[in-house]
Amino acid sequence: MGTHYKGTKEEVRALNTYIKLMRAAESVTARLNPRIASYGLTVSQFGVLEALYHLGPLCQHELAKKLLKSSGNITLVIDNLEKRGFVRRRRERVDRRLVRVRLTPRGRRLIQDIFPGHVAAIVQEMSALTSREQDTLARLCRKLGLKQQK
Amino acid sequence: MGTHYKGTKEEVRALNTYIKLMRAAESVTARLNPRIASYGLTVSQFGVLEALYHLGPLCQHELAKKLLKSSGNITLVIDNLEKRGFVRRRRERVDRRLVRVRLTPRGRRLIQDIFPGHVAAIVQEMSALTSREQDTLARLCRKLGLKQQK
DNA sequence: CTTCAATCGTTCGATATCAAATGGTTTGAC
DNA sequence: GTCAAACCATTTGATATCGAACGATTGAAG
Repeated sequence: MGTHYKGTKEEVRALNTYIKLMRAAESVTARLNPRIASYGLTVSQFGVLEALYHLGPLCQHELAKKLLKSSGNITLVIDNLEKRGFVRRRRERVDRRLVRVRLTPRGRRLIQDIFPGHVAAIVQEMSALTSREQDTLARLCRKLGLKQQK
Repeated sequence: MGTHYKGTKEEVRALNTYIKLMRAAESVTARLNPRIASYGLTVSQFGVLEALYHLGPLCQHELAKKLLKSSGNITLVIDNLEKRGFVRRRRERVDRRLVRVRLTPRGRRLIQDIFPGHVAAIVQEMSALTSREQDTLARLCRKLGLKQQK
């Protein structure tokens, strides 16, 4: 299992941990995906709606940062959400470089419909771990995710 | 940090763990990416070369399963690798439905060039955690990744 | 043998994703 | 005040990615 690479103990351990981390993230995503897709949304679209729902109207570069995507990508995702009437763009008056994105009533209804089941599905996924284990996992992931200067 | 969602303790914990897991995977990937890209490869292309390197020639559906991608996707990735002369396709004689993919000498040289540095980069990433923590993370991720029959 | 279901790779249409280039806008330095 | 640097969204061209439809091949059931 894990890796077939022959290396030092340290290397094998790091590779194994890396692979397990990626697999876990991919597997959980793959199992959560169908629910979101069943509402006709992609993961990115869902991410945008969810961010707007919980944080209020945001500029596109804020969404890009929040979702770890390029600004060009966000432009497209917003395009597709706007076409279907879930969000609305408005150019800022004070700083005309910015485009503020907000949920339409229709978009708000959609995310309100989806979100409770989404949370339930995540709770279900995480039920493979005890509360203690979940906290440990979160802590270790956080250490890994942090920007390391070097 | 984590989530802005107001829910039960269990829900907040699960959501927080989920977000941290996804962030960690994305962050590590994002930091590993530039190295691979500097060789003119995408992550998927690298994944294929690495699998062929360590496991030997494989059929496309085996690659798809290994990399958790659709068969249609693998077709395209192999197309692009083949165009550049890193892999070669050959139709199986016994079972003519199968297409076996193998590294060319050029492809082998490339992955041999890249891989050591890739391992070093992963070791560097994982150095944010102690050996003990890495093992714990791997174990918890493994529990999460496993298929759970409802 | 024949036929039918399963398997495998490809194609298609839609969306995602990035990096780089572009054009409009703002801000800071002078 | 002017101008250059920084910032923001969009566009473009390439690759990724999926699901679904498709055609070829195989295997199994009769």
